[in-house]
Amino acid sequence: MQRPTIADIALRAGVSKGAVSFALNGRPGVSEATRARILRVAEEINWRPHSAARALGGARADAVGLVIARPARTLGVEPFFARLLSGLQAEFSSQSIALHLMIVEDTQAEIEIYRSWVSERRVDGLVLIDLKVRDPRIAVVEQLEIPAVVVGGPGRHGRVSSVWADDRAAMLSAVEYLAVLGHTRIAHVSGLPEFQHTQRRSRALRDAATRLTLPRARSLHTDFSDAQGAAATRKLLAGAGRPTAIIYDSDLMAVAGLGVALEMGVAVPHELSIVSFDDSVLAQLTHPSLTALSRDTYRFGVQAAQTMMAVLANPTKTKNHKTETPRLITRESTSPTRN
Amino acid sequence: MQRPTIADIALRAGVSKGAVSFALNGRPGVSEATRARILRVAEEINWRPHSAARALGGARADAVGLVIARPARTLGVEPFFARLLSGLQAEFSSQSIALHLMIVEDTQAEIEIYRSWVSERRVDGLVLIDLKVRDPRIAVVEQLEIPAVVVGGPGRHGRVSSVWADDRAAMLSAVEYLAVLGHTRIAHVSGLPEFQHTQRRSRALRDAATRLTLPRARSLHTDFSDAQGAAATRKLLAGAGRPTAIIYDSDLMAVAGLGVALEMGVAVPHELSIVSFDDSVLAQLTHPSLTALSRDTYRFGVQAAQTMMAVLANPTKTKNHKTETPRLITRESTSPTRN
DNA sequence: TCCGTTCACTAGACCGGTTTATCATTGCCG
DNA sequence: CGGCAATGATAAACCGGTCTAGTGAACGGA
Repeated sequence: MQRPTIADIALRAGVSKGAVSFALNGRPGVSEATRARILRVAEEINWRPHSAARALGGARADAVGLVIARPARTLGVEPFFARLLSGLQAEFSSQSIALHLMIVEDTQAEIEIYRSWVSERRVDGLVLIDLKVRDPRIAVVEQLEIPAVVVGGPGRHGRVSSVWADDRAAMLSAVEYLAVLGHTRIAHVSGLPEFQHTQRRSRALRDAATRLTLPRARSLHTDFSDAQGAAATRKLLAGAGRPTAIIYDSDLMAVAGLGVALEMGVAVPHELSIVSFDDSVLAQLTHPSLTALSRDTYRFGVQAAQTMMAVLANPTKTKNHKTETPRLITRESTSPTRN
Repeated sequence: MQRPTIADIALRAGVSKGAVSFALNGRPGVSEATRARILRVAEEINWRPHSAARALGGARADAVGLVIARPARTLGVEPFFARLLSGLQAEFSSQSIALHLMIVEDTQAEIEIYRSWVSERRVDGLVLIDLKVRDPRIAVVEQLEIPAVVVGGPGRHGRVSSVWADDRAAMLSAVEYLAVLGHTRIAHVSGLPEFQHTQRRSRALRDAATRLTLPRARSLHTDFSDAQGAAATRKLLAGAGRPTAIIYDSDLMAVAGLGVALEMGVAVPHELSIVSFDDSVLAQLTHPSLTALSRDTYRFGVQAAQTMMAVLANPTKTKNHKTETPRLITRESTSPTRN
């Protein structure tokens, strides 16, 4: 038989469509007795709402959108996304909210997707990641007037809510730790320079270097890939006055860098200390295991989802949720300098 | 201003709603001149279709559903999912199909989600992963009459299409390789026994053991976590007549197992050879690097997506796409036995 | 007793498209 | 020139819900 509609329920229960709608949505306007009867009939004929019909009336889509503008191939490699995604989705699941996911080439395409999803009412909100320095998405999201959460602030994101960790404090703690161990030549293999978090970390390193008078502190930009992480390491270790410590912006690059060091005969940690700005099994399973700035990325995703749901509940209120600052976990890849 | 509708276009172009609909959908019923005029107006006022309204009329949702019934936390750790997901999505993106994603607790909840997504017309098709031995989802999907693709067959999945790799042949190649190196005591740290691919691999090992007369070949089941992988390894290495080679069903477990071996003072590869049934940077970056059965999981995802689209185009035809058999990549973690 | 309120419920418009039935023109053919 | 088909366009129904205005009855207070 055809899919049952509320009209069928109304017919069987002997009431009007409106009454059925009220009853099914737990709104006032029907007596408890009638409500119970309607629910029973709905159950009997196995009725389910037609989301499209609901959406036409302006109701929720019960989905949140996430667009990732990075090469698809790199995503499977980078543990960060997968963990963030599972955290996000785990929390959304508890409210039966699905994640509408799409991977695109660039920010322009991403914006196009936002426009169409919003105008087609496919999603109730958007999660933005990889905030850039002058990010064009912010204006678009504000103009579209859709609830949104930026993962990774704080920065210029106007009235849009955000969830962020204190990258600066984390970087400072890593640099100070290395300085205490006697390191003065500290390098930083960072991510894409257009990302705000990359900039914050690089700036924190510069500031710390000035304060602690570390002469050769510098950041080398990469695209986050293990290949470029390895290349940057090779360049650093081949040059004169090579660093005695390197901080990597991702554990994947740190592991790649470790491989290069071993290959070049540079002993870790005795000749080179390595710190990863991201922690995962990857960092724990290498030998030597990697000292890392650790945070619970899964939990970060959960908090992003919670913020999203708060914004959905009250779209006018901007929330800026600061999560725990990544803590330095010392493992085998760092040690005092030898002088 | 309000979102423009086809009524607005009709007004401006001086035609009826119906004519606009015909023009926008490239159907006959309007002259070329009128069509051009309508398209121009639509462009001018930046009109976009309202998917909900379309769906109400029975049109496509332009989304494919994927439900994962595993603990959310483990997903971020396991590289396989992330790579599969990016392959899937990369291919779907090319047709502007979004992925509707949800993580749930168990198969029962997964089935509930299928029912609601289908009846709410949220998705055009479903991708099923982790096929179980007598998988209840198959019957549900057939009953719902929704296009579906099973990732990882072949097995009992009725008329539902599938994309699969020859696990059996892959396992045989690994065992034969180890046998040629002189190994006779080969263990297998496998995944959950209810999964069809786990069973196929275990059975292949048994068959090979019989044919090659390897006495102590056996499979230990785990839940795919690094913790259980490590525990299984510890158990294997602590016992008397310990294996000289272990095959792990995932690279994560292989890396964990490698850690345990090093910790227990068992030299790899001289005292113990390790083979991973899955390859990723993880396997390449350890020291020693891991011999692995390698396949392009990203590509696997792409092929799954292609199959899905083929099924969407022609739902009556079942497709069973066999992908490349995982090839053994020998690295540093395997060597001949010492006698 | 009468009026104002509240309550339970109904009828019907509405959301933004698609589709069908219908109609007016025009062109062609015998 | 009459008849028929093809073409281009329209009006209105329809999809399955939500939501608002309105109705009738019961109830309470002055």
